[in-house]
Amino acid sequence: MSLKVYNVLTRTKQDFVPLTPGVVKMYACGITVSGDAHVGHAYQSVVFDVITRYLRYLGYDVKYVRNYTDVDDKIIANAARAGIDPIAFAEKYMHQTDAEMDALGNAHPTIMARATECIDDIINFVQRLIDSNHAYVSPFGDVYFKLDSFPFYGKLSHIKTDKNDSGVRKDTEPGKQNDLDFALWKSAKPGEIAWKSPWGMGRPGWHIECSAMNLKYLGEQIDIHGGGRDLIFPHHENEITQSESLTGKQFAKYWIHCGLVKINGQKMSKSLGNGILLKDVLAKYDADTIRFALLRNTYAADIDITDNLMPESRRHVYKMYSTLAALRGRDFSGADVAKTDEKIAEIRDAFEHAMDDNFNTLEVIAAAFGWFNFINTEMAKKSTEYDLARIADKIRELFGVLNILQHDPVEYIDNIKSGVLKQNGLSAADIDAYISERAVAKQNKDWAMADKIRAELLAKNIVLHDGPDGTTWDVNL
RNA sequence: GGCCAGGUGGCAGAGUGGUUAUGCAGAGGACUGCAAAUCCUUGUAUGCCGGUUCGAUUCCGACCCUGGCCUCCA
Repeated sequence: MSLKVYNVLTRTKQDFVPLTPGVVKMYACGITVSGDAHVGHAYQSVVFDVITRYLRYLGYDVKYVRNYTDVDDKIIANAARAGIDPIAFAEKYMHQTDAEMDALGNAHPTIMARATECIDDIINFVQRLIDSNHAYVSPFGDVYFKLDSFPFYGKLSHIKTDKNDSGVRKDTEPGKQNDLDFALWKSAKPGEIAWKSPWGMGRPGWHIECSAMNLKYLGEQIDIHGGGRDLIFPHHENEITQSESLTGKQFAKYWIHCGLVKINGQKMSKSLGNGILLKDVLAKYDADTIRFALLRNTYAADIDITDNLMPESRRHVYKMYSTLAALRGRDFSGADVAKTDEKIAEIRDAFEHAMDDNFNTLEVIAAAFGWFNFINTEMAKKSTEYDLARIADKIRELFGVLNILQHDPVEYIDNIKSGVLKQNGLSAADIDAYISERAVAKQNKDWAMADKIRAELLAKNIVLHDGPDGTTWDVNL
């Protein structure tokens, strides 16, 4: 099987065939740094991180460009409110977001582009659109794209502009020749941050920076352009319009959009103010847990972040690591090599089958429940024909594409455990003392006392396991 | 009004023209002093109405309903 990708442009699932064999040029719209990153940004960044990793897993040479839009109306407004220079303001949130993306476990894109570092490219782009009669300068120093000049407007979003009731908002701004025209360059109001241009002091419009950065870093044509679904219109539609007007060539071959984040069933948006900040999630949960939660979903569907999503994900991840940790020190030297190889091949095929189907990480995780169940079952037997350590290594290798389960299992478990202990004011020695005390009670068949000790610890999220070799403890997540 | 997505078992949520999603919760069992963990077994579903078909949850059409976009948004 080969990779199939749902292309929003054609509204079909298509075989993935890059423009140049073996090479993938991908651009995903990053963040306008007007404040703290939220879980929607986290979702989108993880989705495209995993797409990049899987393309590389398949052997493609991937060039992944991601941008920060670091100048726009909201940044200017928020910076003014904070009493900070907008450049410094944007920079602060850019660095903060970089650190959060690292903490989330995202690999660095090949290039992190910044709008303000591409002002010359943007001006050049706009000038070429003016020269080719696709744009015009208003009497007020703004530059607008002339929508009439591009006959394919709406090819991505299917918005129609020829009907009066099409629903497209028609801003009436002084200087616009047509209400549907959109700004490429905005003239500066007094005191606003601005750059020198042939049309006076001003700054880029919203959509142009992505077109200019694409051209600068990836060229006229790219394989994959991505972003959140909310960007399809008008942002991506306008990008296509600008870029294809300039080059006369198809801009992006595949358009990939991830779903949006809902919070307990309600759409998350800036206007509703119900956003969950990424930094708050990172303060409570580790990257494995967050990625597991986000990837246990098909990327194109909206993801509902319910109150129990993260806790449940943490339990699953913890259980997987527990299985991996339990394999430590086991001897599988007598295992059947051929049988083990067969199992490994089966796991790899299931993984690739799922990922080839439009990056179906949900299916990967569903299959993984079965793989871990298999290991647990075999481990519970007196003896097994399989080299479970090698099978586990393969699972971990495949999960590298999701960047989950990449920590040392024992260290991961210890970290989670010590976190719970700390929260409950306990130490491992305390628990050992309880267990010894309880062992005495058990020996005396003082079940009431034994149960009381067990209940006390459970109240502190410590659960005891009585086994043939004595009592062990674990955290109750 | 325009565009788009979707309606699946108690809940969440996939795939699939005829056969198991998966997870959580539930039931029974092994194990245990009783538990827990782990493992085994297990029940309930495809909005409504037509059509195509030997056969549709899966394709087509109508209807009902929900959600998103059409303002800044990943």
